[in-house]
Amino acid sequence: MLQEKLSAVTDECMSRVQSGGETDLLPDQSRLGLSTAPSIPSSSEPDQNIENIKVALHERELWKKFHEAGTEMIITKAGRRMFPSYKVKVTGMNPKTKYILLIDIVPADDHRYKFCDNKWMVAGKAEPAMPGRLYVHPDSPATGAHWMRQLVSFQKLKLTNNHLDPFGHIILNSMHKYQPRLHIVKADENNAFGSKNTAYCTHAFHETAFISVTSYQNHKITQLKIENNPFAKGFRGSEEGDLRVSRLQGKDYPVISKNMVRQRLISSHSHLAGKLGAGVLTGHPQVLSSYQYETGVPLSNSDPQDPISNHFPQSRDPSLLYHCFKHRDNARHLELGYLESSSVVSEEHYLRSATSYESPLMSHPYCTEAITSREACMYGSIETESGSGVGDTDDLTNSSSINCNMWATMQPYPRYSVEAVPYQPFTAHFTNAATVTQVVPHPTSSMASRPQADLGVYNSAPVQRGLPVIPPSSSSSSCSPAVSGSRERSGHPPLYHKKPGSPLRPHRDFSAYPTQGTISIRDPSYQYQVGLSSAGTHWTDG
DNA sequence: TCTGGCACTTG
DNA sequence: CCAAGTGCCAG
Repeated sequence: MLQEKLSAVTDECMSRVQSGGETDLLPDQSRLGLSTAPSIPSSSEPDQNIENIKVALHERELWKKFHEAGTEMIITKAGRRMFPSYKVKVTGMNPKTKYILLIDIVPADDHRYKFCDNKWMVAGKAEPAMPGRLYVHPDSPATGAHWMRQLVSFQKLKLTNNHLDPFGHIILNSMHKYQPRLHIVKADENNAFGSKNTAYCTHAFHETAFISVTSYQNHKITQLKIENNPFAKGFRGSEEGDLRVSRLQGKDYPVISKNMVRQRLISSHSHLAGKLGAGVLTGHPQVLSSYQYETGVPLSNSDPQDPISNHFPQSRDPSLLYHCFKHRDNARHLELGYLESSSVVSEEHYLRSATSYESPLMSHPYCTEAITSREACMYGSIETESGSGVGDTDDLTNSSSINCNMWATMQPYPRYSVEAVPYQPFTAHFTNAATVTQVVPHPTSSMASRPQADLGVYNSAPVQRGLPVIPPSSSSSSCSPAVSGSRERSGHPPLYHKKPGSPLRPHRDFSAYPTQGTISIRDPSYQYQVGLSSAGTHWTDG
């Protein structure tokens, strides 16, 4: 899974580079804020070990404020950005080595939520995850020096609830809890697919977990968004009376919106409620797991304090197939097929190295992924960052959990097939198609065609800590193993081809696409197949 | 619940 | 100006 995806990504990215086609790999960095970015760790010893890479979440304090209230992210058909946006400061890379940075957002647990009495409660089982998509940072691949030079911003990443989204945005189900994860893949050499030892590491900051919504449920979140997002400035009340509202309504006098009233009433009641919504368990997803819940185990770690975080049971990884394309901004989104996850864990074999890596703070190791065939395994290590308390202010010390892995080859796709279809060839949609060039491997086809490598998985995971058991802590980390095979979905349509030059911006033409895909997203088939084999984990949650 | 249109803001 | 990102709200 992930590995595959990643490797595919790698290939893609690399090929792009080689092909020379695109030049503009560097997009707007300008927007990245500045960063303090320092220079690399002094020790510039080229540790090539990917596990030495440190990632700090930017504006961690702001994320924490949202997290404490129970972060909600709006998802729309056209795609909505996340706020706070995901920005990180990276250190510890080899300045000359090329890396690909990408994000995926995995289910934090398998529940569906509802907001009642001013708090989130479990409202049933989660909908099947949809095709996991990856958002590859538009600068990828780039050297370690480039990534470390300034903040790396993923602010253009968009979330959608449109399962047939043609833009490459990350598709999520509303009212479900998710955990964003950052993956750093070494892009050098021959990663061509499958090839050998592609190393990557995964970082997950539990404070970035959120519940996807179609409209805000918790008024506290709405207020935090309004107060902190410049684009929502128009809703900031000016002092006392809520002039804004009146203004918007064309009235000269202050008006209290119904919404406000409603919220106030609700909140008054809310005190009564218990803190955590249902007693969900939560684990963090640490690792990559696949969609198929199969694997893994959930980790349960919960953070007692956070409403949201509390529950993250495991994650599954979605992942997989990917399509890449560039967006207008150069951002490329990948769609992955599902990755499998796997729970690995137990198999020590797969873990190889690991030892060394520990994050200072954390400690829990765990792995979850099972690989289907055994191939892959990931470990999550969680960092407790919380504990850290330290540094934070923006950057420095954040804890995330990290996982490092290497995978040796790719695995074939797993057997499951997801449904796939929905995506048709959206050719048109790619905006800069030209740049994109490669198509991404299509799951079906391409993946299949790929060499299935061996699965061997060699991973080095940071194992250190213990074992795979479920970690209680908050963040997670992971390791990659080698690949596993994931497979994709059966009927996937052909991938996207690039269209030369067409700058189209699709903007809303979804209609054009045939949805043929009726498919089922829910086809059970894809859901559970995978990993079961593995050992491991199972969801515990009840 | 979700959607599209609206007014407002940033860039 | 315009394009695009925001939350609000009626439907």
